[in-house]
Amino acid sequence: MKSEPAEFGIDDLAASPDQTTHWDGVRNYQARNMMRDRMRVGDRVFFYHSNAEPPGIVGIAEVVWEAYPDHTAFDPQDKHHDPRSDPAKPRWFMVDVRLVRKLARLIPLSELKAQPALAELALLRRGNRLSIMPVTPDQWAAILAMETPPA
DNA sequence: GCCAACGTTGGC
DNA sequence: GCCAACGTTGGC
Repeated sequence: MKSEPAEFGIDDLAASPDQTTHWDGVRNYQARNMMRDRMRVGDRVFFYHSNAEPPGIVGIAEVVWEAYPDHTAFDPQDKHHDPRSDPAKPRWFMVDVRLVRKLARLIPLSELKAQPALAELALLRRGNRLSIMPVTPDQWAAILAMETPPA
């Protein structure tokens, strides 16, 4: 899951009550479907800092509540207001995620790109702009192995 | 700040 | 259903 640290970074998650947040504001159908159809309680996710210097993976979080309507879509005052989302038939959903831990270091995008085991990582697909993407178990392990940099 | 990539919108 | 225009994302 990507987030801009200037908006909501890993330290904001760490400072949240119960170190938990609603992943609100997703207004992309593929990302929505990922949350609604694929994410289940107990699933783990990498927390990625986009639009950051450097961009990269900074932590691990866990799904603690499955998809439910994103109420920010109903709020005319909200930045992500979407009048097409009807409370009786919500268009947008969110999940709750809780911090598991910050990584020992930020794993930069540049290193992810250089890792052969991650050649198929959705995050690295050309022109990718999705804010939520799947990670396979093998990819997960390969990324975690990068947490400790080579001596 | 630039700009490639790509999703969405809306006229037809 | 097509597709041009437009807006957004996000690395650089």
